[in-house]
Amino acid sequence: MVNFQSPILDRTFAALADPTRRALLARLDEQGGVSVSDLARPFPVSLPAIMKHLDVLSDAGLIARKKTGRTVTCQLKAEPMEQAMNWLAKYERYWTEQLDRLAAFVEDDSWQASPASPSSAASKRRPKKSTKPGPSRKR
Amino acid sequence: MVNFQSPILDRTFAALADPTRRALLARLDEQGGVSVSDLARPFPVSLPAIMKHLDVLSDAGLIARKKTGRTVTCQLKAEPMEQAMNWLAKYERYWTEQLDRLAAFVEDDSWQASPASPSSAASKRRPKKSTKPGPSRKR
DNA sequence: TTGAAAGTTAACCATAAAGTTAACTATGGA
DNA sequence: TCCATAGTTAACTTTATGGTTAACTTTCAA
Repeated sequence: MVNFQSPILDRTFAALADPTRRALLARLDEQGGVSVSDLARPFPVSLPAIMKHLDVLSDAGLIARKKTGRTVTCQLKAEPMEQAMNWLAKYERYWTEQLDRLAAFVEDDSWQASPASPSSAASKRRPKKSTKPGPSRKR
Repeated sequence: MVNFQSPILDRTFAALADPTRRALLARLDEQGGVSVSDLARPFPVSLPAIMKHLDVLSDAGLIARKKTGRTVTCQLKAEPMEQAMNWLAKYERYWTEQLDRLAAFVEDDSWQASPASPSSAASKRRPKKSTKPGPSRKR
């Protein structure tokens, strides 16, 4: 039994897995306090469909709604993304480190395609845990 | 019509939304080249269930499998996470920037809970797009 | 050569997700 | 007061997800 439970991550990643929801968040990023109808307008789906997406985003803590009169405006709440980002950051070295060096350890044989070099030597070593975090994200 | 399509992001986030799959990836991170059975052993679900999770991870390009004899070893392929991370990074300022300053613009009134600082001043300005990416992720 | 081990596939089930249409509540302005 | 606007809720359909058990193929080793 492992129990790697983290409902926050579950919900955050699940919420972000839908392109419509990501687009809704992007819209709220560039323009805060948008009404539900305005938010829904660009999409080729019905208002209730958008409502459900907003519910998912609310449940994930990614937006907050405020009712003023009869209009409801939505507000981006990006904080839950931090955990998601931190989770991903643990894997950052896989694409930031020079892949040639990394490949020497990790790919001790032909992974995926190209069935060349069946070296099989020194299979127990692992790359030495990324000496520096090296945050070289390029856009 | 907006069409914010990105099947890669869709599949990556969807794959990461399940705790079992995240645990599988974590395992492959700390120990490369694990067999399917070994990978499945710690979990309280059947082997076919794990197979399906591995299929999802494969489809997302997050693992590669290699068959040697009758055993299949799995290899973490974290590269698709880079796009996910980059997507999230666009929102980083929401939790890295001093929230008090941010709050002055964004929360022009009581959003969600904590109805503190109802400054309401200068409600149209928005934080000036994060002068530097400032990758001060902690953890 | 025969049988256990490793993995895969198929068929099935229950629930969740994503969408629809239709009906409803509430608000604000003419 | 009346009605259009803004949003919500309900009921339903379809498809995807996550799980099961059972049967099957391939490989290794006694």
